[in-house]
Amino acid sequence: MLSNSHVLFHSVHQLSRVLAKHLNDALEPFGLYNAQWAVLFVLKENGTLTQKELCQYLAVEAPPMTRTIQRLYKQGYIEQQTGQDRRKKFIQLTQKAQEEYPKWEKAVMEANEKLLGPIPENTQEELTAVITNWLTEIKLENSKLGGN
Amino acid sequence: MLSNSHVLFHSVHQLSRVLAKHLNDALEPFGLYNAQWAVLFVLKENGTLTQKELCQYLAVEAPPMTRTIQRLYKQGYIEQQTGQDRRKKFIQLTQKAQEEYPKWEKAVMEANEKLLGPIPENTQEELTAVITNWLTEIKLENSKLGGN
DNA sequence: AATAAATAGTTACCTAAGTAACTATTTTTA
DNA sequence: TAAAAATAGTTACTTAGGTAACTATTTATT
Repeated sequence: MLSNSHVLFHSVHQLSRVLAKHLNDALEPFGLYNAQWAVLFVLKENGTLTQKELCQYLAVEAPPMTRTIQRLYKQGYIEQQTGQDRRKKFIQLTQKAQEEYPKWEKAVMEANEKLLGPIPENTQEELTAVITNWLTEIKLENSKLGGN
Repeated sequence: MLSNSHVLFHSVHQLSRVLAKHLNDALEPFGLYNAQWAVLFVLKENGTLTQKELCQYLAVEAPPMTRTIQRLYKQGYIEQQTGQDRRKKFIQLTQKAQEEYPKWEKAVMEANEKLLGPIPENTQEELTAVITNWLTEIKLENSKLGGN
């Protein structure tokens, strides 16, 4: 199968876009987008994090994170504090965000369940395992040469 | 596993970005980006297509396709013809693109093979099957309600 | 202690893809 | 046949994410 890899790569790309679109639809009533939700979710799970740590959790470069943070700040969903090291910004959810969070989570979970409905549980688990494993392999390969 | 779906969705998203980045790196010597490559690939496989058909093959909306087409045109890699129905634009590769194509394909295939290296063949096939099947299910579910 | 190097974050600019509103055609329909 | 509806494509504007070049601060070197 010569062009198999093309199909696989394109499918991954397309799936990513479709999932993002549905997530955005679910978040639309709350004035949120999926990039913002990802940050809110990680902050809810982990409490206070620096911007750098957020980038690492979400595997995103610093510039897009700056923008997402700034938008969440304007919406009043996060607050920033600076500690000993005045380069670092410590970020956490505001009270307002804590209160709204359950509604956001409910909407997202419902959208996710609808999307995952036709996929058997064990298939979901295998899929997650294969993808996360693949990502790990790619990162390994990259660090072998790039040395990032 | 409550937050399992979050992990899966995020992994898909991240994988998509990582693959796109590597593809872009492979295409960089030729002044091409992955969105352009996708169009060139489909045109090579199918000959002449309308812009609408290209959108359907790649599951992309019309506006981004217009932009990609315009860039490929400026680079001299595609030519547009208009037929009976003067709304439609028939698009095909130029001679120049046909000549360059093998080099592009080689670079892309090498990048793909490197990325897929650590993934066993049958795992690749299963992964492709699961993802394309999932996409089909989502499209079905959408057309049930949306009726697009 | 003074300078160099590293780190955290920002700004400017790039590609990618989405929606809404538009133009230009062609097809329906009344 | 004239008006309405549908279709193909474009333009304007939006979010998302990437790189390069920058500022401010902290840590290493010498």
